[in-house]
Amino acid sequence: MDKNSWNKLLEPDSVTVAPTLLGCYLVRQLNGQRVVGKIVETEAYHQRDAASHSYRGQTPRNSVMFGPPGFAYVYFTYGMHYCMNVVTGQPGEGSAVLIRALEPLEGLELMQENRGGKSESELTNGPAKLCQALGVDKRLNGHDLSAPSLQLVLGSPLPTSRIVQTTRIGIRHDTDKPWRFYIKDNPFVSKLS
DNA sequence: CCGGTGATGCCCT
DNA sequence: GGGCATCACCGGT
Repeated sequence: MDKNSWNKLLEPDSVTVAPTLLGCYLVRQLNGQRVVGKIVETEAYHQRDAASHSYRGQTPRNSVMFGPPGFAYVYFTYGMHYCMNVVTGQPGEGSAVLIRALEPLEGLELMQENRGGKSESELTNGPAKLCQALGVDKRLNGHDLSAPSLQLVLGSPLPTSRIVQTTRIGIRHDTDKPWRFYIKDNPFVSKLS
């Protein structure tokens, strides 16, 4: 995928981009092995959104969110977990899409090792779980997602009929905004609803 | 299966 | 010092 079509895909606002990332792939090179998952659940965050890290403006922690699209915003939370976003929108906007769940496709053994021997269904069905499975931590904050060590790869677009749109999970503010998207009936979505 | 809760570090006020 | 875009474990059903 060339850089121009890449930017085309990610430059709209995060609410538009979030459902289009469903069915795309995250490809990770880890210890010489390929680890691949299909994105099955996303959430959009942006600057006029009280639940977003970017809501109160740019800080050292969230600065990657305000940069160009196509980079990884990886943050640390609850003293022990990492979560990853795909930055969207124009530079200066402060918007991103949180990757909440993957369907494991390749490198399941390594994912299982990284996840302390959990069963297949528990490897990547949550935003911090998938980061642990893929070995994603703060070193990948600001990483260019067209570069091989962690790559976002376009998939076939999903028909609207296979996408479910609901409110977001695990937030205190703007809980009524329908900015969570997941693939209907996919068993690797983080929480049933 | 379900809800409650403790773990644990860092950023921002 | 508060609060967190979470998870795993525990006990009761």
